Order: sequence, then C-alpha cells, then structure tokens
Amino acid sequence: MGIKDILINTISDALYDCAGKGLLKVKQVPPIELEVPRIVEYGDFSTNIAMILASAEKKAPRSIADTIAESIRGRDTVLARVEVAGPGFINLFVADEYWHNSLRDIEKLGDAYGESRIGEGKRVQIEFVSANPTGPIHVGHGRGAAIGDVLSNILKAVGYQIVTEYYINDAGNQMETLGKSVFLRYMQLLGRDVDLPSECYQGEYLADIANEVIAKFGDRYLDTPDDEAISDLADYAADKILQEIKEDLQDFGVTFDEWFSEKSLFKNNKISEATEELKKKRFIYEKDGAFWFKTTAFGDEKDRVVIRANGQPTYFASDIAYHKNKLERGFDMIINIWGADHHGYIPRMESAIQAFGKKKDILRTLLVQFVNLLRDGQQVAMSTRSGEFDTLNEVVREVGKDAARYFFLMRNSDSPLDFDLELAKRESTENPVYYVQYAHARVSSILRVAQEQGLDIPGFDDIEIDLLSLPQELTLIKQLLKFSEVIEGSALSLEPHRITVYLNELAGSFHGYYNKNRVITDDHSMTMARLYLVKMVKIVVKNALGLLGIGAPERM
RNA sequence: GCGCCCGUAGCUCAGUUGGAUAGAGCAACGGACUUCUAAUCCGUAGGUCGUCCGUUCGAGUCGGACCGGGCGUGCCA
Repeated sequence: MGIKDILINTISDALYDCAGKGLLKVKQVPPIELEVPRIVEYGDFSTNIAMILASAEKKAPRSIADTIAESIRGRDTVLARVEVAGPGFINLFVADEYWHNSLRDIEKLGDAYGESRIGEGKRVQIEFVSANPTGPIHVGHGRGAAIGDVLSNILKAVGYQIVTEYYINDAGNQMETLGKSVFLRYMQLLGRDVDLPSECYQGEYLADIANEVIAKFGDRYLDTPDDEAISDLADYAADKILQEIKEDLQDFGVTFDEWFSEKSLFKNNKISEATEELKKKRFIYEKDGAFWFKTTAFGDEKDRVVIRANGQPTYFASDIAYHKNKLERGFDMIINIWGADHHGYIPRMESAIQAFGKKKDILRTLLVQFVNLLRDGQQVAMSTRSGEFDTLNEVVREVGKDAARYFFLMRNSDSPLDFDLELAKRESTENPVYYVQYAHARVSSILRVAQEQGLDIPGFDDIEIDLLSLPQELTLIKQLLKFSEVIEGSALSLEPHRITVYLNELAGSFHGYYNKNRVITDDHSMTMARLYLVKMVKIVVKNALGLLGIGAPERM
C-alpha cells in the first residue's frame, strides 16, 4: 500500500471516529483528496476535506479541520505532525522513519523498482511511425517513434501487455507515384531525355535505387510495358526503402512486434469485407456514384467517401479495415500515435470503431506536433517532395541516439518541438541529456571509489538509516519514492515527457546534494548511510533512463 | 468560415484530479575546483500565466467571447 492510501485510510478512520462521537454529522465519507503542497512548510501531503464538508456540516472549515486533526493526532499513524492551516487545510507531515524504511523497497526491487500492476494485464496495441515507404523517415517520424517506443515501455512497466505495430502504407496512389519516380530516374540514368515532374518524389535516394535496378536488371525495363515496369519498380523500391526504415529505427533503438501491410488487407479481401459489413449495417450509402460512410451519425461534421465513383477504395477504407482487424484481435485498448496534421481523422476513426459496435474510448489517439529542426538558428526545411529534408538517420548520426531520444521526449507531445542540433551535440551544461546521465556517472564513480578503498556497498541492514537526516537527504529520498507514482501518471495520461521532467528534477537534487555533502569521509557510519542513499539514486536514475531507452553510463 | 492544438520570465518549456507565496533550464550578472567526476553547484535578477467576462470558499488549471500562432478542413495519403 502506498503512502497516499495509508493516509487516506487514516483520514477516513478519523472521520468515522468523529462521526461516532457526534463531533461531525457526516454519514458517508466523501472521496478524500490528497495533494502534495508546493511549499515544504505545508507538509508532505495536504487535504481539503474540511472545506468539502463545510456546507453539509454547517460549520466553519477551520473548526471542522481542527476536529479531524485532533482525531488523527490521537491515532497511531505514520505521521509526525498534523496541522490546520489557511482556510481549512489539514497538513500532514510524514515521519522520517516512514520514508527511511521505504528505501528498502527500492533496494529489494532493484531493476524492477517503479513497476506496478495497474494495467492488470490488459492487452494494448500501440501503432506508431507508420511512415509511407516512399522515402526515408525524417525527424517528425523520429519524435513519434521515440514517444511510441517509450510509451510502450512505460505501459509494460505498469502491467499492460503491449503489442507495438507499424502500419505499412504499401498500397494506393503513392505506390504508383513511387514506381513512376523510380522509373523516370531509371530512364534518365540510361540516357533517356525525360523530365521528373514535380508530383514525383525528388529525393536523391531514388536515383540510388534506380542505379541498383540497373546493376541488377540492366535496361530490361525500357522494353517492358510502362505499367508493368512502374509496378515492379514500385515494389522493388518500397521493399528497399522499408528495409532502410527498419534499419534507421533500429539504430534509434526502436523495434516493432508487428509490421502490418496495407496491401495484405487488399489481398485478403479485408477491405470489401469491412465495407460490406458497414453497408449491411446501413452505415454506408451510395451517392453520386460513390459510397459514403455516414460518420455524421457519430458526430463527424460530414460524411466521408470510402469507395470512389471509379470503384477504387480510399485510404479511409483501408484504415477502416485495418481498425476492424485491430478490434478483432481483441485488444482492450488501441493507441494510435499520429502526426498532428492527421487530427481531422480522429472523429472518422472513432466513427468506424463505433460502427463496429465498440465504444469509441477503446481508441486513444495521441497527436504529435511537428518538430522544428534548427541548425545554427536556421530552420531546416522538411519535405519529401522537394528532396530537402533532415532524415532521422542523419540526426541520430550527428547528435547520437541518446541525445536524439531525450530531446524528442522532453516536451509534451501537444507542443511543437524546437530541436536544436547544435545544442544536442554540445557536451556541456546547456545540454539536458548529459545532465541526467552525468548524475548516473557520478554515483557510479562514488561507488567505484568506495570499493577501491575497500568499502563494501552496504544494504539496508548494514547502515544506521537515521543518519540520513539532512533536509536535502529527505528531499532526495521522497523524490526517489515518488518514482512509481510518476510512471503511473505517465502511463494513464499517455505522457512520456513526465519521465524526463522527473529525471531532470531528480538529477538536480542529486547534483545539489553532491556538491554540498561528501559521501565518503572518515565517519564510517555516515559514509555507509550515504553510500546506501547514493546507490538508491543510481537504481532509480538507471531505471528511468531504461524506460526512455537511453544509456546510463558508468563513466563520462 | 468551421474544427483541433497551443499562448506561463528575454528564449525553450514544466506545472498531477481547481488549492495556500507560479517553477526549471538556457541566456545575463556575481561567486565555488589542493575534495568521491566543475559535463556540476550556490547566489542575484527576471511574471498582469494572451485579453476580457463567468463558474466558486479558491482559477495558470473549468466554461464562454475575443486576440495571436500552428495544423486541418479532397472521391490525396
């Protein structure tokens, strides 16, 4: 049981006690809210319960608070002090002893410290990146990749069963365009005088692919019918590009459990199955020669075409079939991580989910705002079309995997991200990723020196825990013990950046403590106590960095 | 026009389910290395939380209007 639950029980018991003695009228205890006050003087936790009860009790909040506080003081609790303050807050000060003893959990759990079971083994599918195999992935995809990857780590840590998935858009118009682009490059390389129209992909990587095709198959596509050549070259290029995408992601520390092909939906008739089902359910109707999904029935602003007048299904049709497939796989939750430019599709997908008879909140969509890549203060243009872009791979090579991941994870995904390449490269105090890693390296160094001096790194039972009584030490301990709660909050809100924010704070506390206090001194008992504390810091920093997929270096 | 996201210190951003005196980093200024890692720390300065109304004991947080920025608003993907 966490400290919050313990305290909620305490308060609840006190309320019943007061009611029993006739001091309060309350019959049913309302939900008790516990907050962590911003100001240390207001205690470790604070409750507004007296203010909530005021109107029902017809008494001043402060007088109710006094009554409750008195009752709490009379009980055997983990509290050192209970105070009534302000308009009627009850401030609770947890005894140092409780915090000290809780360190044992960190030691005992080690690598598993921070994990929990709130996910109850529920099955969650999380789809991210899903970039079209028409070009290398760029930094925008990188942000989605980092967020999706870390989110899945976090959800696993709190007890969900996770399947990560990449949806490959290997069908539809963009494949045609890809094939055509490669074909034209191919012809150019073989000396034919053809232009590459602006609607084609312009990137140089397509010339590389065309060169490969020449090396493998010579000029044979000059004599095959255009349709066939384009189709073959599209397949060839898409495979090749997808391989490169996989490699880029791997270098970035991101792998997927499943690679789901859009083409497979067509092959297995899944598109027509899905649309037929919706027709039967009367969610699809015909108008102007096309078939429309009645998304307005679920609150969308207008109905959407699923099959064009020319008989071709739209991208939306594939997505409906894909999500139907996700539902059939029986997940308890489906998470989509999309670029913010796709926000208009959320009502559409929610409509599809509901049309298949599920609640729309089984689907949770995370919108990731754009990355502004800066180099020397200048914004770098990103467009696959124009051929000018900064690929994820280039960024990872330039700043390293750790810095890239950390930068992508620093901010709420709701906010656009300024990614300054120069800053991320700098090995200095301005660069936040080093700040955190340095904390880990420092702890490691202390432990190393201790061992070199023949000291055994102590366990809980080897030390006098009371010696850790400095305010800075208690702050540090409380922060360490907050870790599980941070992970849970991060999981429930789908906000991985909370981990980076937490890590930054924790590293700050540690650096401050380190600079003011020596761990290894002539005082053997104190040395052992502090070595223990520092070891706990190491565990938490390492676990947190592990969730982020960032290295925890022993030395820097 | 309509829809979604954002607006907090000079800059980049945190801010849990509404709580008491709004936080951090960078930049600026001033300090701390015969010491377990100075990739660090300490201090100073910096704010009408875009504006206005509302909800309430209490609003950066909830609601409405407006202003500013981003992105959507295809029988493209």
